[in-house]
Amino acid sequence: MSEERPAPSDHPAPESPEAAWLAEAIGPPAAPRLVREQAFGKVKAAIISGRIAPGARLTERALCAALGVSRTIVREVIRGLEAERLVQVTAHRGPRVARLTAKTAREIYDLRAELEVLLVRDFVARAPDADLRRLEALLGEIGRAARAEDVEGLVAIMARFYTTLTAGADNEVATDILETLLARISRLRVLAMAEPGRIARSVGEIAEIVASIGRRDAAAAEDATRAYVYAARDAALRQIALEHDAPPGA
Amino acid sequence: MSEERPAPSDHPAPESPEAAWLAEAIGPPAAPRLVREQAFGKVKAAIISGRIAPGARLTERALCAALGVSRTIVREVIRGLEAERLVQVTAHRGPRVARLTAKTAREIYDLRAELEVLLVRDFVARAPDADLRRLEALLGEIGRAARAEDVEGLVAIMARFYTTLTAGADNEVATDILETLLARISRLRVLAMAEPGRIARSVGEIAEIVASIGRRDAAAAEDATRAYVYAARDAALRQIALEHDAPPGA
DNA sequence: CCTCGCTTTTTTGTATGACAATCTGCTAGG
DNA sequence: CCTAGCAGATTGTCATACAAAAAAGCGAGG
Repeated sequence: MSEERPAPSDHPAPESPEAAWLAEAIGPPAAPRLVREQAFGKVKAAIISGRIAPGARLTERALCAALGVSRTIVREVIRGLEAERLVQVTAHRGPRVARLTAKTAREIYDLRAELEVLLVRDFVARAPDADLRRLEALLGEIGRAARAEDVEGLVAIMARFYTTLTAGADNEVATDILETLLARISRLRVLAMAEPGRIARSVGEIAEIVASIGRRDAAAAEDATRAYVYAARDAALRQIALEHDAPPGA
Repeated sequence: MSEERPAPSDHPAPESPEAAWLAEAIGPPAAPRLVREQAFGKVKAAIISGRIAPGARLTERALCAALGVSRTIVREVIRGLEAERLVQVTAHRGPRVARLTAKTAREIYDLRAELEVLLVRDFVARAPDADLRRLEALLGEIGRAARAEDVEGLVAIMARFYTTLTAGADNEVATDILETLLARISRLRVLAMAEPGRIARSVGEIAEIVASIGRRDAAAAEDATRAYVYAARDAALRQIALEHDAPPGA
């Protein structure tokens, strides 16, 4: 039926250059979020942040009560979390917050490395200088947060760093998948930063990535990205090993 | 609560070697598929095969009628399809079967290349010889189907090829994501094989991959895999361009 | 003829209640 | 101590209801 026609005079396409600055200033149209979406966001955030522990059961009744929504919504939310592998559902037994095994964590980090390499490559090839400068500015903020040992702030800034990187790379598919992978290891990433010296080292690694991108040196940026993710992976795996050797009761 | 204890004597862990042959002979426990899962499978298959055209609306009532299930189920199914990006949902407007733009297709193929490289690398490093021999056997079948111009058979055999490859690579995360990407481009892959000579060339490319794996030459296998996927990508993009230049009514 | 704006119809979003199937934990009996 | 079986909790599925939003139809006026 209604195909996308070539921009009727009164309703310009969203990417029309004249209004780009305005669109950016106002931000996305703030879609009237559905109950379902809000509920999904809340549970997802709780899982990602670790407020709901891995392995914890999520019974429908409890979720209904906690969220103040109907089972209809809760069940749809669960399907979404299941698809993102944040919960694991067994038939007739309900969902549990997914646990991360060392093997899975390793696989996620390895794939994350390839994904980020891909994005960095695209960024070097395509991103405007403005995005690059934004990346450099964020690198400064990262350094400041790191010196202050402000892990929470660091996480927030890193999120903006990724947003900028993926915006410049302009690769929706890779961005999308990277985001779901990062969600799965989000607790682990915070844990890994607790390793003494890890924060300082990671700042150096990120600086190297930004510097390579600044030189538009794709090969160097690729190497630097791999080095960064692999270092993060190894730190994360060490933390998993520690956690495993010293269960809560030790 | 109930942690996974080290195999109570009467209920051995599924990977206990003694019964491996039996497990393989019987196959997976044929889980009592829920209505939800069956419905999901049906709609997914219909979309992947193209029986439901891209852009088509999927109204809840129609799905309920077609599947003989309640709205509860239909809505959960839709959430699943949405998460796999097989349908695109707009609030208050319902889901439509996702359309594939050239840009998205390109991104998917580029990522697919990295994913398959990763899997091939893992396969070379880890897979037992038995899996390798199975791959070689499948290569033979692929050649036969190709000479017979049997596209449908080819698709089926390629699916088994992937199953063997991913089983040997033993990387669940990468396998999982590769599968969702392949689902999204499944129609396109069939379309691309319609290009004259594409089938024959792809057989050669696959043969090269298998040969490199056989020599346990990871670097060569990686190159061969990239060559194969990129060739498939270019063929697919050409078909998209054709389709775009010649809309149904021409 | 086209278009603006109103009304009607369709469809989605959400909640509720119901009931069968299944799982889990507990208890009684061997 | 182990087992069988019962009772309670939980999931799986359905039917129904209604508000809100979107789409379709319609009629008056330019």
